[in-house]
Amino acid sequence: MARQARALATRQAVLLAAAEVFDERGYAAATMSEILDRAGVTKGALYFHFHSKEELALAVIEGQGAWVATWTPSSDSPVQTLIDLGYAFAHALQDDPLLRGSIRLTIEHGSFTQPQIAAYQGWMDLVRDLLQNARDAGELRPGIDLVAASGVITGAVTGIQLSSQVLAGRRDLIRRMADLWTLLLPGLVQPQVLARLNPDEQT
Amino acid sequence: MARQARALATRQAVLLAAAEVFDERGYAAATMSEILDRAGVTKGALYFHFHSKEELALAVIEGQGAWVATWTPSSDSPVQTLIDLGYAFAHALQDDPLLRGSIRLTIEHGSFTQPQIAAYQGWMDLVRDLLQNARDAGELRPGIDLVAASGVITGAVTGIQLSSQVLAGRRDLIRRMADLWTLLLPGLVQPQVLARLNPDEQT
DNA sequence: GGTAGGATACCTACTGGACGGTATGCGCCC
DNA sequence: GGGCGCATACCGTCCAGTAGGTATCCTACC
Repeated sequence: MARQARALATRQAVLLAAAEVFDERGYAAATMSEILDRAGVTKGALYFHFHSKEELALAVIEGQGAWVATWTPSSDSPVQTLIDLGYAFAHALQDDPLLRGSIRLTIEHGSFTQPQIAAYQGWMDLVRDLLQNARDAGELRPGIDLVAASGVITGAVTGIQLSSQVLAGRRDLIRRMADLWTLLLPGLVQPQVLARLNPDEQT
Repeated sequence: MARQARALATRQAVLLAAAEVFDERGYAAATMSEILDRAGVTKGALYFHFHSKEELALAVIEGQGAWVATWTPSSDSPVQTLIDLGYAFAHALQDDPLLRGSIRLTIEHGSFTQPQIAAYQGWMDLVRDLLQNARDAGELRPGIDLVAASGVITGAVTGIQLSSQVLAGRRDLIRRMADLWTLLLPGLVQPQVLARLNPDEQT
C-alpha cells in the first residue's frame, strides 16, 4: 500500500485527462489513445492504475461525489442554500474538468446504469433534505411533494446544464440558472419568503 | 425519382432500426451491424439509401421536425396548449421510436453540432411563440422574459425526460411532467389564470 | 550507510477483432 | 434492356487490451 508520490501524480493526470476526453466526446467516442496523449503517460502506466476503460470511467464518475463532499451549506435559509448550491455547481462545471466529465458520464446512459442511478439519487437526496429543512423552517408553500419537487429540480438543472452545454458551451449557464430560479421559486416557496430570497447569484 | 414502393419500405425499415439503436446506445456506440440486423436488410441496401453513418443519423434527427409538423394546438388557451404539447411529446417519446432516437441524438452533443442547435432552437421558438400568444391573451405574469422562459421550459423538459429515461426507462415520464408544471406554472401565469388551467394531463 | 532484493511503477511492441465503408455483380421492374 | 434496388465479399483502419521487460523506490540487514 505504500504509495509513492509520483504514482499519485500520474494517477491524477490520467484521471484528469480522462475526464476531459469523456466530457468532450462521451464514453464510447473517447479513445484511450487520446487520454494517453493528453495525460502525457504511456499505456502501461495507465493500465497499471486502471485495468480497463470502464474502470477509468467509473473512477471519473466518483468525482462528483467528491465534489459534493467538499460542499458546505452557505446560508441559514435552506432554500437560499439550495439556490447557492445550484450556482456553486454551475461554477464548478465551468472550472472543474473532473466534475464536467463526471456529469457527462452520468447523464449519457450507456453501459453503467447502476452507478448512474446512484449518482442521480445522491443529488435528489441532497435536494430533498434541503427541501425538508425548508419545510421545517416554514419556507415552503403548503402541499409541496418533496420527492416530486426534488425530482423536478434535479431534472431541470440537468436539462438547463445540458442545453447550455450544447448551445453555448456552458458559457451562459449562470444566467440560465437565474432564469430557472426566477420561474421556479414562486411555485415552491411562500410569498413572504420569496421577497427575502435572491434568485440571482450572491456576490 | 420514380421511387418504387419496396425501396421506400426498406428505407423506412432502416430509419426505424437506426432510430432504435441510436436511442438505446447513442451515436458512437451504435454499430451499423446492429442496425442492419434489426432492419433485416443487407449492407448494400442500407448504403444505397444512406451513404454514411452520419447521414443516417442526420435523417433520424429530422424525425422530430416531422413530429412537430404533425402536431396541432389543442386548446384556445395558449398556456394550456403548451402544457398539452408537453404531454403529447411525452407520449410520443414512449410510443414513437423514431422520435426517441431523434431526441437522443439531439441531446448528446457529438459530431453534429449544427443540426443539434437547429433542433433545440426549433423547440425554443415554438415555446416562445406559444408564450407570446399567452402574453397577448393576458395569461402571463408581468415581467416575464419570453426568451429566458422558453429556454428554461425547453431545458427543464429535456432534463425531466432525460432523468426519467435513465432512472425509470421513461416509465414515469407523464408523472414527472405533471410535477414540473405544478412547480412551474405559479411563476409563469397570473393567479386567476392558474385556477383555470389543468397541470395534469387532459383525458 | 551501503547494498541486496523484492515490490512498485512504468515502458514498448504487439495482437485479435470489430468497425465503417467499398467494389462488384445480379435480379427485377418500367 | 437499362437503370434502380439490392446482395456479398472484401479491405484498411483503429481500437481496447496484453505480454513481457525495465527502471525506480522501499525495506532490511549488516
